Amino acid sequence: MSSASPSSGAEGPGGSITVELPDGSTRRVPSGSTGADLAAVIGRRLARDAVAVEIDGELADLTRALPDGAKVRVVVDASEEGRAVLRHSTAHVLAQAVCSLWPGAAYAIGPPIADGFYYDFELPGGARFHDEDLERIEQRMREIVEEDQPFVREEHSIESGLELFADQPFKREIIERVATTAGASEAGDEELLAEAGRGAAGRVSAYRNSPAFVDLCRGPHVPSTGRLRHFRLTRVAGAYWRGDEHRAQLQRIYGTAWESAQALEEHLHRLEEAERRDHRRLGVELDLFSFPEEIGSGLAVFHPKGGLVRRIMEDYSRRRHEEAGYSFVTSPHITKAGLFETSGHLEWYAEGMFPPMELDGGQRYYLKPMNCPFHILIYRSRQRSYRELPMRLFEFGNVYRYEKSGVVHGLTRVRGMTQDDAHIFCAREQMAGEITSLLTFVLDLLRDYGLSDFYLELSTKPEGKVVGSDEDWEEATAALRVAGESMGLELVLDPGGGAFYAPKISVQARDAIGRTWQLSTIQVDLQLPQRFGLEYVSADNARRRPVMIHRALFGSVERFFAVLLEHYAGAFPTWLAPLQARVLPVRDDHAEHAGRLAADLTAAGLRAEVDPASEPLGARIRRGRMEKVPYLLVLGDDDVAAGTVGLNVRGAPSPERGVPVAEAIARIVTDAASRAVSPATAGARREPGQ
RNA sequence: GCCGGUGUGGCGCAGCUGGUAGCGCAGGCGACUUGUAAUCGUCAGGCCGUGGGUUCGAGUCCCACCACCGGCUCCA
Repeated sequence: MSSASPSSGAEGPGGSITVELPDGSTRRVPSGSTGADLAAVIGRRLARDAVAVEIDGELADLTRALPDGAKVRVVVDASEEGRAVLRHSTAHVLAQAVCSLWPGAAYAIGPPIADGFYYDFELPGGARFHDEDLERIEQRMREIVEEDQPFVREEHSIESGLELFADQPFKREIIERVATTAGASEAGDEELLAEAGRGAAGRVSAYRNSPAFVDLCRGPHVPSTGRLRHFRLTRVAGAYWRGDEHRAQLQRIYGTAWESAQALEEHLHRLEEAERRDHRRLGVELDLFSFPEEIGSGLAVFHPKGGLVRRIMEDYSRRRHEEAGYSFVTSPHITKAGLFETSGHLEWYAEGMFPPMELDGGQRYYLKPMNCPFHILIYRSRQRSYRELPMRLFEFGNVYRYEKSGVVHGLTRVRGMTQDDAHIFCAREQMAGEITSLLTFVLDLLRDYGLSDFYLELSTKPEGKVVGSDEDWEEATAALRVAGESMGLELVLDPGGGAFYAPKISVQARDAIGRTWQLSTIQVDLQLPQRFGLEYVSADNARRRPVMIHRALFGSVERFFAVLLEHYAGAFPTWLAPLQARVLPVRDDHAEHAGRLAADLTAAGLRAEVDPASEPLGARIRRGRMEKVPYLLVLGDDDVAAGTVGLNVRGAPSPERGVPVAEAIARIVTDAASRAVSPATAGARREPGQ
């Protein structure tokens, strides 16, 4: 910030300064020139689109005087940085509007976020926002925009800042935080401090855009509220102050803001697109699964079509695991409390477990939230030799977790689910190699399900309550890091994100519209083998402790099902599609041929059926398309005569007429066997990414 | 768990300030016999999420609970 202090560069009237532009060229401008002045010199269009300026790597207001010799870049509204400025400024206007409508409201923080912004408030007398309020607030915001109020930056000492915000407890708390963390900020405080407008040491900055409203803020902001036109308030929500559920719950308003009406429109359209591929909606439309209220929150039933897709997913996984040296085991859904006491789960996660049932004179039984202790008992059922390692135990295990009522979400967050869970017991010296081959296996298999865009995340030792020595954590984390780095994928760090007993590496996948999902996780666990006293007899006849690797590939079958459903927008690739081909006889008297064709398709190993001619062909074609059947085979007079079929490939713009029956069957068989994502799903993946 | 919203036939929705439920799709039946995104007719289907309350009268108002949606917190 020092190089950008307002005094430098002001050489007095008549002088001039030189600044360097991003392309390396230099410009001579009168001293005292601002970012806005510079943009105007460069071009009218740039001047119009400019929202901020970067001076020597620091974002600043357009109104700031440029220092001599600075590297300067003008930030335009249609860039991600520019939008963040627009959104941040719009958040201020939101706060201003709320304060004028609810005198005495306390405003907390209001940062830009992906695609928008929010602002947190505490309303006087414990009042709450309601949906209808959004309209009023937005109306007031538009008035403020019409008034085109300038955003004026001010800097304050800590003392004067505290005085300025004397009646704003959250602002005071932020300023006090700035004062006490001078210099080095703690992890997690970044957002807060960014809001704080921490300026030069011991100072804070604020922006005033009318006599009535000033907000503590680092900036930069657009020059005036008139720049903020294309925004919309979207929803109200509760949010805890500083993200801590033990602190006050504030009232949050979310909004979105863009550089143009068109960009706003496109954003709203993207939201609609995401809604169209929402797995909960597709689950109903395609008759795949449901959540009967009679069963309970977060507990799904899979209908025949969904059950079929699921079974195909599982079968393929099972086969691949068998080929990769896994042994299949099963374990019960409930167990005596002692097992989870030994494992430590009751100590750590009791709140997330269903409460126990008391049987046999006070014996407590729990529904299992994890499979690992069971697999451990299988390992421990007899003495193990080093010759048996690595021992890979796999189970599609049903687990039950008591998720809090507000977090249950479709198939992605449920209370009962099936994990494709495996535990690998190996010698310590086998650990690194095992993890590497495991990661390769996982990525290969995920690719077979049609996902292809991955990155890895390494979650390290959490703060606070953990078990195990530092050396153990270090070794396990290093093994994961080495394996992760060898995959040729981006590896991002998630500091403190591990479980209490183990670090983990997770595979994140981007879907067809660019959203990321955490899928597979691999955890190296040195703790449970110890808690359960696991051993094996080594080659030199010593008793050694094995390492345990936890891993789930889908995570949960239900969740992975949902991810694929959304990724494909319901148009499963042929190998996964519940119905692969449907035969449509043009008239009733083609029924016999149609029946034979369907039988041939079935004999070729395909899932096929006939849709009889009780309705016009157009209606049946339409239904087939809406059901996203990969192949629709039309059979009429011409086809009966020539031994052909009219082939409608899902996603293709027009049908192919006169395809020989044998060729049609062969093509479908090939498509299904290849587990190809195209051609039959091509039409489902044309949406632009985000 | 917390904040806001929603809950009407299988699905999507309408039902104004309280007067006793309606539409489209889907479904059954009948006719139509169809060459590429909705043939016509007809019939049936509703404890208006659940339980209390106010009222002469509640889908409409009040309370509690349940479920779902959007967030927050959490996610072994």
